[in-house]
Amino acid sequence: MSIRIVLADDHKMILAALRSLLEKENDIAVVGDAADGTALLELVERTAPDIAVVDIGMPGINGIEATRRLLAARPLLKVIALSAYTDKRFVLEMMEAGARGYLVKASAGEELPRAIRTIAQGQTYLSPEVAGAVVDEARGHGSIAGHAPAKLGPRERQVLTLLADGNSSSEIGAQLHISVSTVEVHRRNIMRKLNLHGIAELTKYAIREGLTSP
Amino acid sequence: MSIRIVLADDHKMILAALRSLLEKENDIAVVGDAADGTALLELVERTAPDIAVVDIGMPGINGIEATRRLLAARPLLKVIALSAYTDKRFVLEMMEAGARGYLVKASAGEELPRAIRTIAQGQTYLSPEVAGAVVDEARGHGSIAGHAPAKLGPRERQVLTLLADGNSSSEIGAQLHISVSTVEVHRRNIMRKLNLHGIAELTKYAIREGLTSP
DNA sequence: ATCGCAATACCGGGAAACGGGTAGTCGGGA
DNA sequence: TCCCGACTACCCGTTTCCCGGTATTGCGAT
Repeated sequence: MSIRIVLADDHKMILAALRSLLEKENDIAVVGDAADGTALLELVERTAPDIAVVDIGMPGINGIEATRRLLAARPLLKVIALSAYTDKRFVLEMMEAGARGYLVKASAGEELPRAIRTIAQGQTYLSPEVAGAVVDEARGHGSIAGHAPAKLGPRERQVLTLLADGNSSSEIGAQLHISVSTVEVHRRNIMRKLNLHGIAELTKYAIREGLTSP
Repeated sequence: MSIRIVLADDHKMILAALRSLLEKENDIAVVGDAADGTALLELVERTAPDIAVVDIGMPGINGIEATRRLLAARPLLKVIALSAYTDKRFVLEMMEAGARGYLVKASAGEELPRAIRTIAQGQTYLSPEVAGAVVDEARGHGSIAGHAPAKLGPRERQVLTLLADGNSSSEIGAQLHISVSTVEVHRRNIMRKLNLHGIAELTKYAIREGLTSP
C-alpha cells in the first residue's frame, strides 16, 4: 500500500514541481496540496493522509502554527517540515510543535522521498544541515541564539567593527586611544582565531555576525 | 526540435522538482542545472542552451548579476527570472539586466512551460503579478527608488567580485589572465567612480550590489 | 599562589595597496 | 571621421597590511 501524503507551500509552482517529483515514486501518492495554512487544515481533515509535508514560510497561518493545530486534531498524522532556512530557532520551534522531520530545500531532491519513507516507518528524519542543532538541544546544551559564540574578546570585536567600516589600523588606534601596534596585534589575533585572511574576509565575517551593516 | 534549457536555483530540491516538472513536457529538454551563479556561468558556456531559468535569490553571484554576465557573454541566450518576490526593484533590475521574462513562484506550475515556449519564440512573458511594474516603467513613469545602476563596466564588476571574495590583485590577474597593473587600474577606477576607499568599503559595496555574499 | 589569557606595546621585513602619472588598442557613437 | 570610453599595461613613491617574533600588566580562575 502506498504512502498517502499532502503538500503545503505558498508557492504554487513549487507545489506543482514537488508533486511531479513525488509522482515518480510509485510507493508515494500525493492526495492533495494547499497554498496556505487554512487550506491545509481543511485538506487534512478531508483526505486523512499519512504524512503532511509543510513549508514553514506560509502567509497567514504559518507552517509551525499549522503543525501545532494539525497535530492537536490528528495526533497520528506525521508532519515533515520543509524550509529554505537552517536557522536554529525555526528548526527547534518546528520540532517542538511536533514535526517528525526537517528538510532544508538546499538538500538533494532524492532526500524528500527518502525522508517520507523513513518517517512513514515511524522514525525521524533531519537534514544533516540542521541535525546538529536538534542534537545539541536534546543534550540540554540549549543555547538557542548561538552557533559559535564569543570566540572574540570585546576589544577584538570593537577593532573588527571599525576595520569593517573601512578604517585603517592607525585610524582605529586613534579612535580607541591605543597604539597602532596594539590594533595590529588585535587584527592578527582575530585572523588567526577565525582563520580569515585579509580585510575582505574580515569585513564579510563582521557583516555575517552583525557587527556592521553592508 | 525541443527547446534546450538550464535551471539555476540555490535549493537543490527545488531544482530537482522543477526538472521533474519540465520533463513531462516533451518539447522541452533540461540539459543541466546549477546551484549558484558561478556554476551557472560555467554550465551555460558548456551546454549552450536556448534558455536559462534563473532564480534571483542565489548566494554568491546573484541572479541579476549572473544574468548580466550571461548576456554579456552570449547575447542570444534568453533568460527567464524566477523569484519568490514581486518587489518592483527586483523585477526592474532583472529586466534591465536583459531578462526576457519574470515568473513569480506563486504562479501556477503550468505557467513555467508556457513562459518557456513563449520566450523561445522571441516574445516576452511576465507573471501578471509583476506586469504592472514593468508597464509603468516603460511609460516613463520611472520612479524606481533607483540609485545609480550600471556605473561600472563588466570587467570592473568582475574584478570587484573577486576582490570582495578576498583575492589579492595578483590572484585576480592570474584568474582573469591579465596583468597585475591592469587589475590595479580597474580597482582604482572603481574606487574613484564610486568614491570608495579601501577593501572594506569595496567589499560592502559588492555585497549590497549582490556581486557576492557576506 | 599560580596559571591563563586578554590587552597593551614594540621591532623588522616582505608584500600588498594606494594614488599619481603616461600610453596603446579597439569599438561604437557624435 | 574623430573622439570617447573601456580595457589593456607600465612607472614611481608612500602607506598600509601581514606575519614572525618578544614583553609587560592585570584580572579572574584554579
